[in-house]
Amino acid sequence: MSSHAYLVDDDEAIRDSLGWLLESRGVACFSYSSAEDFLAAWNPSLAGCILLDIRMDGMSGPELFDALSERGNRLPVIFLTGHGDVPMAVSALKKGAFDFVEKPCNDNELVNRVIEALQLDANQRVAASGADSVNTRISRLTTRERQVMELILAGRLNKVIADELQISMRTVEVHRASLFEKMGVRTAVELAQLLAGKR
Amino acid sequence: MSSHAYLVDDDEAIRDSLGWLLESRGVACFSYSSAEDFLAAWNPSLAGCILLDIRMDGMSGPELFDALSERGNRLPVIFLTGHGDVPMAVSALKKGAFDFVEKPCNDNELVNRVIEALQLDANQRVAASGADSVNTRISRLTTRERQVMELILAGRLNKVIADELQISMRTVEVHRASLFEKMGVRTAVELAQLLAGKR
DNA sequence: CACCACACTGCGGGTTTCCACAATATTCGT
DNA sequence: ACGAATATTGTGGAAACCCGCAGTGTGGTG
Repeated sequence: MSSHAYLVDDDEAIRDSLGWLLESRGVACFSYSSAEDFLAAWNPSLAGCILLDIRMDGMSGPELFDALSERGNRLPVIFLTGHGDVPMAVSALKKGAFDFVEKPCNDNELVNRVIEALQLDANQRVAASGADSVNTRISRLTTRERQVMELILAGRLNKVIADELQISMRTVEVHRASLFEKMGVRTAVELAQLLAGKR
Repeated sequence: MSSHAYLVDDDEAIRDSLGWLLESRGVACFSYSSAEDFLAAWNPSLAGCILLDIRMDGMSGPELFDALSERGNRLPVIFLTGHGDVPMAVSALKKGAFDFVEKPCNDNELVNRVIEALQLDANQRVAASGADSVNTRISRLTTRERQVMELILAGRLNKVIADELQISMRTVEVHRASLFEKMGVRTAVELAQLLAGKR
């Protein structure tokens, strides 16, 4: 689960030299000799970044990138190419690649890009963890509590909520209190801020 | 104030042919023969997109791009180049350029990119207008009303707000009511949602 | 069947919010 | 100096909110 650079290149010499370079700078590294291999190994819980050669036997770098995107990949991807053209670089970046570098390139520069990518992933991860814990809390609400929450967020008064759900006001109050408790919030305002952006 | 393509290129032949191409496809177009000219003409209320040649006498395309960014430019920028290299394209896109196309290129393709950029700008504009109207409303609040609003959003009860601001509860109620009125909301929850993400 | 989570309800009472009515003080611009 | 906007406060009552206590009913599980 720790942060690694995932290196995908069908040229063993590159894998070795790049792998060694990264390790020597303190970046743990896994190598794959084909896009297919990495795709099989990939799972949503990987952390770090991906270094992808453009031209490879079998599935190409961009194809792998697309496949990973479809599977919900969040890891920053750095494309490596010895024969990159501008349209390819533009297309890769517009699709959300983190970077696109030409080989050969300055070693120092490349490692820096990798470290930036690692940092980005780490940041995204902490940002997402907040959202996750909120979603977890929501998932622990009962159906009724969720319904009541929706209506609270819609600005309805307890009396109105009771009416709309065809239950007594007291019951609404009970649900309200218990969902506040479960969501770890003390007022409706806090609840609204906690869910800002969602729903 | 209407939407235009702003074309900046020091080659008159290009300006003419590109200008004509865009006009023929219904895209209104202004041309500038130097980065300096456009920079002088630029103002924050322009709407549309910018087509920027990379290599020009005097200030270059990327330099103009940076200058515009510093001035808070929001218009999508499409770079045009006859001799673009990959690092330049990568750098431009990572800085937020909308696109980077090589000349000569398929006319149809280019016009499509321009139209996409125009569309993006239009979308950004409607999204921003909402935020603007909210900011306008906030700006119409008095100092006290803003202070009370902050504390309401912090989830404080009126009595606590009164205490923190060293004023009576009644006064807080008055400010509360008038700021709700000015912000066009009826409850604290609505207020919190209206300002979700801000402050 | 006993147990438990969930949904539901009433009562009583304290707290908070909302508002109309009524007033005073300060600042600022004409 | 006068009026407008802003800030301030009080009284008092209606409405809404919060909560503990106590109890009913249903569905699912061991």
